[in-house]
Amino acid sequence: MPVPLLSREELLERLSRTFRRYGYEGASMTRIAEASGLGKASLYHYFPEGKSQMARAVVQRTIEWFEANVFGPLESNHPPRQRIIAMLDTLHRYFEGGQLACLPALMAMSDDRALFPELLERFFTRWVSALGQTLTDSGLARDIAQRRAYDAVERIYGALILSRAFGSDHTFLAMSNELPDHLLAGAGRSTLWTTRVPRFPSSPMVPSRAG
Amino acid sequence: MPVPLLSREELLERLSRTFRRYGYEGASMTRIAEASGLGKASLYHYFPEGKSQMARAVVQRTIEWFEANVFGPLESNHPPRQRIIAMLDTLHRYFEGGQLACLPALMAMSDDRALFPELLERFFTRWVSALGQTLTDSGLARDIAQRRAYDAVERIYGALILSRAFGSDHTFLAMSNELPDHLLAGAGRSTLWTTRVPRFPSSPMVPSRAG
DNA sequence: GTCTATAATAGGATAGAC
DNA sequence: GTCTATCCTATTATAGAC
Repeated sequence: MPVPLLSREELLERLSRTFRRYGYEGASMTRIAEASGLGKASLYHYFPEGKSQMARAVVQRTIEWFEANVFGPLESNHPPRQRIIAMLDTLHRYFEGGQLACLPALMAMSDDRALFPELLERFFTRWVSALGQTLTDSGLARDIAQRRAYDAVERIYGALILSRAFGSDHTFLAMSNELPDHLLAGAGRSTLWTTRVPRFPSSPMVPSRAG
Repeated sequence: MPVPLLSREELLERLSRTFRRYGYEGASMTRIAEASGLGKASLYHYFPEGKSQMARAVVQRTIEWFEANVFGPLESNHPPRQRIIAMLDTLHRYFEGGQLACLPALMAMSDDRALFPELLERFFTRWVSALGQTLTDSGLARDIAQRRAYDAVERIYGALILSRAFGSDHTFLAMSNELPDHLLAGAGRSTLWTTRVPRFPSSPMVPSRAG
């Protein structure tokens, strides 16, 4: 009786956690099988092309998850400061206080970035774009907003690295406390964001599930 | 005639580049042997404990290299702004415009951080401390200086990740252009740094060799 | 100090039963 | 859809000649 032990969602979630812990090379089929609870052969049923296909699916799912839980909310019609704080809160949970990285960033740091360069680029480009929207909504000039959006993503990943090196989320939290003021410094009391038509009718400010 | 083909320095340099490209797991003995020009067995002559010993040596050497070329100069008696610019310039060359990461940061992003946690912590702690010295020398209060030092290291690594994801050092350079002003904002025209006794008699502002 | 050869293990991937 | 068993390659590591 061929009945799936896991939903595709649950399988991807477990694959994601394994890749995020060990990186692409470090995530062996044995580890993946153990973490997923499936045999190696079963994994090839879902991903005939093997490990690279699994990693690609995880990265794609990461983009989708961020779209729903980070990028979308950044473009909502909530007050800009609230959107930024929600992003940082969501990320803190996504990173599980520094216990887990994110696969696109992990891959970007090694030659593994050559596996799906277009996905990595899309992920970070989209993030900067969405955050840039938040900041222009706050009344900042477009070029300043864009520069600060890069700034923010840089600090988020740098803080993740430091938090992991120090074995504590203290650095990440300190960055989170500082960032909203820094990003919104000099922002006019523009009411643009209150009148702008939201792109996503009702984007959730709180994610359904961190994975 | 047992004559070393490589100096230990040159061997470590090649090991370093290999680990920085592929990460700890991805740097296989075969790749390391090819990159070093030595046979696998010869590598075990230098590192009887194998790969983990090689990685440890590379991380230790990274700390020493940064001490001489980054941390030391940050504590020199040059003007603070000049020290910061020199650091960013040195890093741009060390990262080879984004082509190579640094092993401590790479390891910090995965569970590999558990291999030598004390070395990773020391590396980043030392960096924040040295840069904090630069900023207190500029006249900033100690707590502000420390917070901005974290800020700087965060942005440097975040910019490295973005640069690598985008396949261009543009993001790193944009960050480099912005950082000095940001770090020194509000710094008094204190002359502390001109009168302070230098800890390192004549720290080089330009590194001897990036590796 | 370096090499070739090789052992022992772990890696990714597949066949075929159920 | 999942499994056990297996294949083949690549991996880490070692032995022993020079």
